[in-house]
Amino acid sequence: MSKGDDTRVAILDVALAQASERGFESLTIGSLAERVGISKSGLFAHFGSREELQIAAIEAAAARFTETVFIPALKAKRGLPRLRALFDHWLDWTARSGLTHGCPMQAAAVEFDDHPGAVRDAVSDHFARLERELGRAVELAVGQGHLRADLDVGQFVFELMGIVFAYQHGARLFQRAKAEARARTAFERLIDSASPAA
Amino acid sequence: MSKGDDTRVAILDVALAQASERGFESLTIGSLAERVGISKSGLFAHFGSREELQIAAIEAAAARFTETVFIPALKAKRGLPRLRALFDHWLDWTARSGLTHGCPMQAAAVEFDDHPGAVRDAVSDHFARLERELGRAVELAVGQGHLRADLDVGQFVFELMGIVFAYQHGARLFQRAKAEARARTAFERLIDSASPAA
DNA sequence: TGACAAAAAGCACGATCGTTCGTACTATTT
DNA sequence: AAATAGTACGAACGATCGTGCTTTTTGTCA
Repeated sequence: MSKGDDTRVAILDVALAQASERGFESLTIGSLAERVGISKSGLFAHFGSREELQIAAIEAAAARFTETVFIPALKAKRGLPRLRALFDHWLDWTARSGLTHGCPMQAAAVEFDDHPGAVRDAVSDHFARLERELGRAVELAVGQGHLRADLDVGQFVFELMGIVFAYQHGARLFQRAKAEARARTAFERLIDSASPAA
Repeated sequence: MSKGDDTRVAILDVALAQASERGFESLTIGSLAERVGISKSGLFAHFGSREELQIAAIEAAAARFTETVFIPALKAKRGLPRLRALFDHWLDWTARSGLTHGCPMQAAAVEFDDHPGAVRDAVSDHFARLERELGRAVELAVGQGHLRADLDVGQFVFELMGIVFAYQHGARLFQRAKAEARARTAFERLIDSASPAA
């Protein structure tokens, strides 16, 4: 890895931290350069435009999400155990990956949803992939007999996303611990209603 | 109402539309003044600072939420009918109140959650009030015998918020119609699990 | 070690940011 | 009619924005 690549990684590292703290709109070239400790023009040369920087930051966030949530969950047995692992890692993935504040992907989704362009595309790609992977994990649980055979997988994923969003909302704005307890209760209720016995 | 108050209302009207489209961070004094059709300094004089403008915009959004969601729901009979009305009006409240894009309150929550100050306080006040009012509506439904007497009201509200968040997310990033169908299905499931019979 | 490319810095640009100022015009009050 | 308050204006401020261009430093490899 050349020196330039090192710097690029360092920049995106700081960019992720800043996006987590203050959102992607706060990713200005000047403030980021100062935080990284290089000049504005030096940083700029790595990306060519602010939009490219934002896209790179979103892709870096998506990659880190995969590392922190999906990859470790593969160690759990397929089916319900893996689904539980996914949920667990998802809840506190920002803290586990060194981000001190909110989920940058959700911030990006809210900031760019009505801003057509490459940035928005990168965000919606990430969430489409997330839903696809979650759906796959649910289907595995169905295949293992852990969940009902006639389960509406898309609906299950929708409600799962809702639980996580409500958790993130509650944790950010109010008490994290209470939100986590509520989220876990909701998750158990969701699993329960999708169980073969039910 | 004096001339100045007229102008102030007009400014906040435009501010709400812009916040819905591009978020509260996009509420710059220059762009807003141009859109309203007055001078920067004229607009500035109404608020005294950008922060005061943002707070006023959030309070205006909260007021409009009350008008669009809570007030009309009072026409429905207390208990389950009113709860359903709240949910219905909540889902498409932005469109019903003339906002062409996302929910400004959710945008504000994501943008300011890690930004301590008066703006964040205004946002968290709104959501605290929302949860309180929702809880009250649920308690009424319990009192009417429409929902289980031993229902965990806080948990119910948490899951209800999750459904709406998931809807807003899906509607913004993907297809609105599908998200709405999913949200209604989830709502019925939630009601069902909280019914006295269950 | 010297040559060459890559990386970072330096500098400047037009635009826009929030904010302050002095000033004009228009109601309302005295 | 005179005095006052409300409202909006244009100009300008220092700072920062994204983005070019040129120069210097640094790293790599023959």
